[in-house]
Amino acid sequence: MDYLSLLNPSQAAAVMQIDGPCMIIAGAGSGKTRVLTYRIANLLEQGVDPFNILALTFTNKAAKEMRARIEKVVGGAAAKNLWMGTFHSIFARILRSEADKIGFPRSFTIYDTQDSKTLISQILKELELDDKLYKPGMVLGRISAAKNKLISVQQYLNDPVIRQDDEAALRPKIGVIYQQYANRCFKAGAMDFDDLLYQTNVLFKDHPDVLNKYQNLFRFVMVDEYQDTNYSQYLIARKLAAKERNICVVGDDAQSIYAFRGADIQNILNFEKDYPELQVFKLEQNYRSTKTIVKAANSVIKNNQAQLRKDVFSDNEEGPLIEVLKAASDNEEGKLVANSIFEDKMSHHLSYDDFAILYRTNAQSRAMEESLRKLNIRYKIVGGLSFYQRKEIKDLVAYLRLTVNPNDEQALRRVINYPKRGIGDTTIAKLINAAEESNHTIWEVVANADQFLPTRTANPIVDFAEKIKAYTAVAAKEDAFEAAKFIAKNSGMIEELYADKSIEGLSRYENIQELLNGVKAYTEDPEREDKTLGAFLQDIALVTDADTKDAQQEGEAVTMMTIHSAKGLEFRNVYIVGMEENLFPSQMMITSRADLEEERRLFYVAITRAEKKLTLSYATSRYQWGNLRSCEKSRFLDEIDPQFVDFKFAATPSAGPGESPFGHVFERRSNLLPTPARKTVAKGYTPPADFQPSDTSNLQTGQRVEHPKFGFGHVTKLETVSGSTKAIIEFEEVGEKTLLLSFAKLRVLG
DNA sequence: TAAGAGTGTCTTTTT
DNA sequence: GACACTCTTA
Repeated sequence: MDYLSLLNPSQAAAVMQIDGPCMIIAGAGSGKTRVLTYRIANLLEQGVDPFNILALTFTNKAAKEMRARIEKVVGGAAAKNLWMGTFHSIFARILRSEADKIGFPRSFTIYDTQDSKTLISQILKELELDDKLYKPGMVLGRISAAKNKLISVQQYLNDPVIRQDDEAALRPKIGVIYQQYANRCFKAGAMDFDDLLYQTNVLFKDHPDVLNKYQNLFRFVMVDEYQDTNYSQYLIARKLAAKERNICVVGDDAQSIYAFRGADIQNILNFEKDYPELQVFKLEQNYRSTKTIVKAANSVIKNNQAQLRKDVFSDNEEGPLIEVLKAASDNEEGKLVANSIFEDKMSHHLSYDDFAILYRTNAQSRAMEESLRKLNIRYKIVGGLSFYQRKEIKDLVAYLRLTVNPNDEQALRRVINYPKRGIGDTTIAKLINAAEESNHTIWEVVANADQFLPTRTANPIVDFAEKIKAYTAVAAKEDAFEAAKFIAKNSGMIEELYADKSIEGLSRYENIQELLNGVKAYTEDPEREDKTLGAFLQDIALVTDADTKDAQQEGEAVTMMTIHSAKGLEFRNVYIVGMEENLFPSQMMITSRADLEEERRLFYVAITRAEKKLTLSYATSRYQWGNLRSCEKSRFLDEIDPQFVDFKFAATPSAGPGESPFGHVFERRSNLLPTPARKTVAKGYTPPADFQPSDTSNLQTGQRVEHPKFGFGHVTKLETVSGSTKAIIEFEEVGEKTLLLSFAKLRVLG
């Protein structure tokens, strides 16, 4: 392939480099993905077997995208066989096949953050520690930081510096909690996110033969977003590449935004030390953005002290100035942004897909959503509450987890009394006690409850254990879908949710269906080798909403997300909202220089997402914790070289008819309606102000109706079950919905 | 033991 | 203003 005609000289040089270590410093928008794609294509063209290439990305989405692009260049078969994924998913896969070597079951559970926090709370209670002083989130953060630096429990307990730190912070027991936590995870056959990396390091350290095997397998190692790797990840990459030394890392120190998670810029400097023969390539030409945007971004990042040599430039047009909008309230900010999007779309004939709204915190999406909905602008939210974090989903998943790994303590606690079977807190406390005293796992006590408890209390527990054993037997024979279907039915969950005829109940029921559909799709995927329940669970533990979203997206829509999740993406027009002190930069990040610089890099990332036009906005007052607070504009606004900025001010501080200056008095969400499912695209339908529900007792099939949230539609079916009538309505915008007439507010139109 | 009311904490970002 | 957790009562 003629790479020189496809790439600029420095890009081509990076692509053609094959042997030995290399580092690509890639400025924002400099065609990094392009280079990585062609670099892999070139390796394949040179005869390297795809199985021998390991490419580690930061998100599943990035991996998927790159695989798709490589597929276009070299064809499907080769692309499919590449080892490509996040650190977490690749090494979870490897740990699964090597689990026995480090004493974990093959079907180990992956605890999510919630599981971890709950476990810490439980430990605090058992150790009789004050959970105000030892906040679970903070304790988990400390444990996580230790693991990411590969500090074992023993090292933690013995290290005088750490002890002094913890004592100075008046939290001397963190080491003990860490010890308990690690213990409990091990007994439960569970790993948290950090363990996936930590235990990989343990595996490679204690089993040189295993390390050797993977060193021979992964002859070429690539790491994307290298500036965001932590020590634990750095070491894994280094160990794997130790033999062949064919390692290529790609990164941009200016875009390092995950220090809070242990990412360490030091890794870039370490890299130069580890490989003196290192070749460095710099990609400095930005192909994405206008000159204005690139220069403005440079003027911001220049305020950071800690940064590497780099000079990003653009040959694109100058482009329009950066607009700054000032609003009186968060609601008005939403309105200004929505109006601006609407006008821009019309005057430039754009698609809503061209627009993105970025914010610092997920909570900010609310005000934006409302304004967009009022203008009928469709939008999608990336991230936020994940499908897998919903209660009903977690419940069913807990059953599945327990089936695959009965020692999974968090799953056990979640469903041992759900649906209700008369096992209360007192009984559970007794079980835990018994487990502790007899040195058994909780499951072992549960499975033999009659030996530990009087018959009357033991009976429901024994029944429960029998159920789980039966599920395990089914899961051993059947594929994930058959097993999950059986469990959902037999556990009584389906029945319980079906009996709940409220609207929320219906939506929970539908969510379970959707999960089962997901399992089905998983099992029917012809390329999937391992179709067991265990494999499925491992898969979903590492998938976030952001990864699955795009596929089911139909129709154009404005994208909304946090700046963190916008990393790596680009949009024609970008709005960065909430440019206020204590919000961006965040209140918790303004105390130290290093933290503030991370915030500034985050701002840099946000700015450089924009191709043509960038708009910044701030509000002088904002609702926080339910009450109004006044805000100052962000210091970052003043850091942009003023020649690139056009300050626009809100015309009037107030708003439309019937609205108070600070909004918010109306527009309260009916609590009958479930919060809009973040999984799907929320449609912009606004009910007219005069909406009045009609009497629906004589509703007929075929009639046209209006719903305050779903818009217009017609009744396709009516059915009455045990006294309550359900209407199946085909809505024009949102498709088919099943509504209970006793709850649904419908206006009959004809 | 279950259900309901009341209270306090919280929001930084993600695998 | 949301949610998890605690307290109260049947």
